[in-house]
Amino acid sequence: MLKIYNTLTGKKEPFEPLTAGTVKMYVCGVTVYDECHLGHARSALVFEMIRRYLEHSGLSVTFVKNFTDVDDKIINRANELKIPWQAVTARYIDAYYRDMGRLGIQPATVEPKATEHMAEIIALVQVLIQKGVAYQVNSDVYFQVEKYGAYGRLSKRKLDDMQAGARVEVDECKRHPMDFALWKGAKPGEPSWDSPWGKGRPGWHIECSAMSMKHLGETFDIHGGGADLIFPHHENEIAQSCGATGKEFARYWIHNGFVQINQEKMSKSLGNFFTIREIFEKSEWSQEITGEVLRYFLLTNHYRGPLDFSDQGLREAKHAVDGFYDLFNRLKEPAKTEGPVNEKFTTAIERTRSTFKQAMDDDFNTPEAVAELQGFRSEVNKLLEAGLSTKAGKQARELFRSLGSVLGLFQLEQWQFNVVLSDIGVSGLTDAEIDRLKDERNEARKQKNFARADEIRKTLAEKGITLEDRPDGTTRWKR
RNA sequence: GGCGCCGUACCCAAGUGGCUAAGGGAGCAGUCUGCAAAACUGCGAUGCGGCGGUUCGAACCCGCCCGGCGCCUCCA
Repeated sequence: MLKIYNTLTGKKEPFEPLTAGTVKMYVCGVTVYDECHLGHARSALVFEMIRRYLEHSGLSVTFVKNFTDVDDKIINRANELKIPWQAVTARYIDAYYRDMGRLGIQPATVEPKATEHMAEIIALVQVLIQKGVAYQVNSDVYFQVEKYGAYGRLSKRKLDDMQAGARVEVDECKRHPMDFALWKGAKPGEPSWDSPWGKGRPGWHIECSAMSMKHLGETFDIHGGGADLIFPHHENEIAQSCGATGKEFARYWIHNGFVQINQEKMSKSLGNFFTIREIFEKSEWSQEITGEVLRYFLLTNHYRGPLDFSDQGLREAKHAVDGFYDLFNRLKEPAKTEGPVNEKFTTAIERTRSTFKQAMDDDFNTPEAVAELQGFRSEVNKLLEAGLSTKAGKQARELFRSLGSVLGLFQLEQWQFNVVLSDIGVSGLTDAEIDRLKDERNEARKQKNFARADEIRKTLAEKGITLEDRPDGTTRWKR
């Protein structure tokens, strides 16, 4: 039984979808005005993992993830770059797909854009006005928070408490300082759409209500995003949506923790962020490997906790993933013994399958799930030592592939281990040069000229290259 | 001021009431190897920030304290 920590109740709850066998989930994507950083990657990865696991569990998932493509920051960026705002959003949507593609993150079922849902947004605002929970001031429309009695139930705040410490600028037009804009009248030159209140654009929160309801219905199963969206964004979404429909909005709210640098939140304002692009471009590993290492690194932390990013952490993740692919390579080598799959092995397969599921069922505990795969890796290595048949080896690889697919790991056929930088990496040697030395050494070994063989090993070792002689007579190298 | 999160070995990180506190990395010793690497074996917290309390029993529940962080303003 899958349990999910629900921000709304503050508890882990058994997950029961509204309609058995199907899950409808909505996740707040990004505002496309700049490159994505690691924090965006984490969020995207976490919700993709959740989606993958739900599907792996046999559920049919409709996954909606939006792009916010009209917003103050976009307008500012366009002015800064002196290009049309549509060019800004187009550029960063492309960048988004490029970066997420590198991480192996699959697109959602539906990826709606705010600008393509103006009719729905306007209709929703109209309903809110009709119901008396929103009011118009000049060409702006505000949601009146006091009309929604349960306001604050997600973020566990009281309206009164917020007023006390509110640093919100006093806006004479608003009936309550916490009232928020549903529709903003346009100033000259700003992007705008026709509406009953004049030309303008939607407020930030309303688009998610409109788009989720359109694609998933008024009540759906899961709504997610980064922990920083709990307030005000998600709180306001609830107020608007429930205010309009009188029904429950999302049933389970899931929020991921922040990526930190030296124990501090990674954010634009602190200037301590790494973009996904620069991580890939600076990486000494190939794109595929960097992607998998990054996934491994991010998923060995629980999604709700904070995660400290560091080069050391990344290197350790690389080493750990290497260990898995080392095993996969061993599994390809001729088996020591053939014969029926032994009982120990069958037990290990079954235990891994069931404990992996247990871990994932417990609020998507990926660190524990990965630990289980580590345990299985070690076990297969031991069995291999004792003699494991080719058939069993294939089964093991298949299990890694199938459970790994939930995390987006272990899908590669060929793990290079080595640097595949555009040129030659830190070693100062090209792949071809290393291969030539490797061959020369093997020739020397055949002739029992171990002095020469060791000399070559030493030369390469000084350049950070490790040679590994395999039982089948071949030699592998790693940087 | 309000609300909330975190603190487990040298490092990363599970465990949230009951067998000897997962797993990985690093380290040390050994097996294997022409030498290595990989793999395997062994070693490592009598204690889970501190102090009290509840309980037959707590890293896990409660209280207080210390340390770090986040949200309340755009933010994944």
